[in-house]
Amino acid sequence: MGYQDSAGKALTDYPRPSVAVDVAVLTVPPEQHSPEQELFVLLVRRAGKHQHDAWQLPGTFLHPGEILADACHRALREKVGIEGSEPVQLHVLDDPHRDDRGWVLSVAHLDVVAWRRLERVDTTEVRLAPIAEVRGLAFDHDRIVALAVERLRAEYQETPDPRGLLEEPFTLLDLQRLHEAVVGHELPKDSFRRGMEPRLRATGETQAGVVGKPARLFVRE
Amino acid sequence: MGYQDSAGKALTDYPRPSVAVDVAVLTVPPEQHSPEQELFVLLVRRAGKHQHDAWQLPGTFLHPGEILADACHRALREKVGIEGSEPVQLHVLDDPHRDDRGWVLSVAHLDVVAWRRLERVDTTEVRLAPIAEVRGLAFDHDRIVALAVERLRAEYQETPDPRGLLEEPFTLLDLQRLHEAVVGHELPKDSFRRGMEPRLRATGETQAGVVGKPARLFVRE
DNA sequence: TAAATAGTGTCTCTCAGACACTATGTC
DNA sequence: GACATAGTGTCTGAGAGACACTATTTA
Repeated sequence: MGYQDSAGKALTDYPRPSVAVDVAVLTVPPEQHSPEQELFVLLVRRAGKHQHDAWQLPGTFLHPGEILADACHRALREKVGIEGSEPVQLHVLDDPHRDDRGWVLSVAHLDVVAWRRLERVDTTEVRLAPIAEVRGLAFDHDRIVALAVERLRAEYQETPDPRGLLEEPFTLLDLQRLHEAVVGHELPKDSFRRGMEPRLRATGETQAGVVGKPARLFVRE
Repeated sequence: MGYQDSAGKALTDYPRPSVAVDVAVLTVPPEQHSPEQELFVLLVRRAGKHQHDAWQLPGTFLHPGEILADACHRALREKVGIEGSEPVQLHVLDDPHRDDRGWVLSVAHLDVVAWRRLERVDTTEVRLAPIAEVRGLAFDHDRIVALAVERLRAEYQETPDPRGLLEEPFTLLDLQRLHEAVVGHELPKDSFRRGMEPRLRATGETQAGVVGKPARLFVRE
C-alpha cells in the first residue's frame, strides 16, 4: 500500500497476522416454543477440545481473495448448514494474546437467522443457548455476544422486525412479543401499535379460530 | 485458533493478508480562523507518488504484536507528529482488490484532534482539507472519511463536545458553533442551550471586553 | 441612549405512556 | 350473556422549536 516507516523501508514484508471471522448468530424462538421468549445465540463445540462445556462462536480463517462476509457465509455453511444470511461487522478483536496459538485478529460479526432455519442444528456439536446463560465461551467470545446483542437491540428500536425473524403474516402482538424478546424488556401495548402499524402493510385478513376478537394480519412493508 | 476446514486441515498455514490501519483525523477550526466553521480532515501526500493531488489518509501496516490503536498512534506520530489521540474503529475494508499491490485489509479509524495541535502540520506533505472538498482520495479513503463524519456526528448529538475540540473555558455560543460545524447545519439557539447547559459546569466567570452582555463561561463536566 | 449580544418565559406541537373504554370474536 | 382478546379515544407530562421579551454590557 506504499506505507513506509521512518527509514523508508516498505512494510509489506513484515510478518502478517492471521485474520479470522467469528459470527454471533442470534435468533428468537417462536411463541409456542417457549412462553418466555428471549434471544438465543448459536454455539459450536470448540474444535479439537473434548473437555465438557467448551463452546465457541462459529468462525473461520479468511481465505486468500475472500471478503469477510463470504468467510462468514462459509463458516456457517460448513459448520451449521446455513445459507444466505447477512452478517454485519461489529468490531476487530486485536489483543495479540487473545489466542495462545498465534497472532490472530478476529473480525466479530452479527448475523440473524430465523428460528425455523436453526431448529435442526441442535446436535452434540452445535447448540442454541439463551444469551443470559452464556458465560465462559472460548477466547473473547463472551464480548462478541455482548456486542452483537447491543447492535441487534439498536436495529430493533427503529423498525418492525428489520431482520425478518417473524414468519409472515403476523399479528401486532406477535411482533410486540418478538421486539420484547430482542430488547429484553416489556413494551407498552398502545405506543407499540401506534409506532409500528404505519410501517406495516395489512393483508386484510384476520386470525381465525381464536378466542377473543381476531387480530388483523400484517406483512413487512 | 483451531478452526478447521471440512477436510480437517488446520488453516493457519493459509496465506495471510496484510493488515493496515487508516485514520481519518477530523477537526474544526476555531471561530476566528474562519467565519464558516466546518469539519476538516487531515490528509498526507500519497507515499511514493509524485503526481499532483495524490492524497490519502495517514495509515500504516500493523506490526507484529501490536494492537490496532497503537498502529494508529504510530502512524500519526511518525507522519504528523501527533501524540495521545484516541482512535476508534469504524469498519474493515476488505475488497481483495482495493490495493493493486497486494492483499491488504484496512481497519478504518476515526480520530479527533483539536485544531491547535494540527496547525503546524500544514506542510507540502500534510494538509487539512474541508470535508466538502475531499474527493478522489487514494484507495477507498473517500468512504472512510464518510464513515468517520457519520460517526462523529452521532457522538455530537448527545453530549457537549465529547471529544474536547473546544478550549476551556468556552461560551455556550462557542459550543453551539462547534456543534453546528460538526453536524453540518444550524441549530436552534434556545433548545441548544436548554439541552446543553445542564451537562456543563459554569466557572462563575464571564467574558470581558466584548460588545453586548458578556457571556458566561463553562467547562465540560 | 443606542446598539449588540446573552439569556429566558411561554406558547404550541408532537410524541410516549397511562388508562379506560369500545369492538368483536368464542364458549 | 360471560369471557377473552383486539384495538382506540383521550388525558397528561416531557421535550423541541418558534418567538418575543428581558438583561447587561460597550460605544
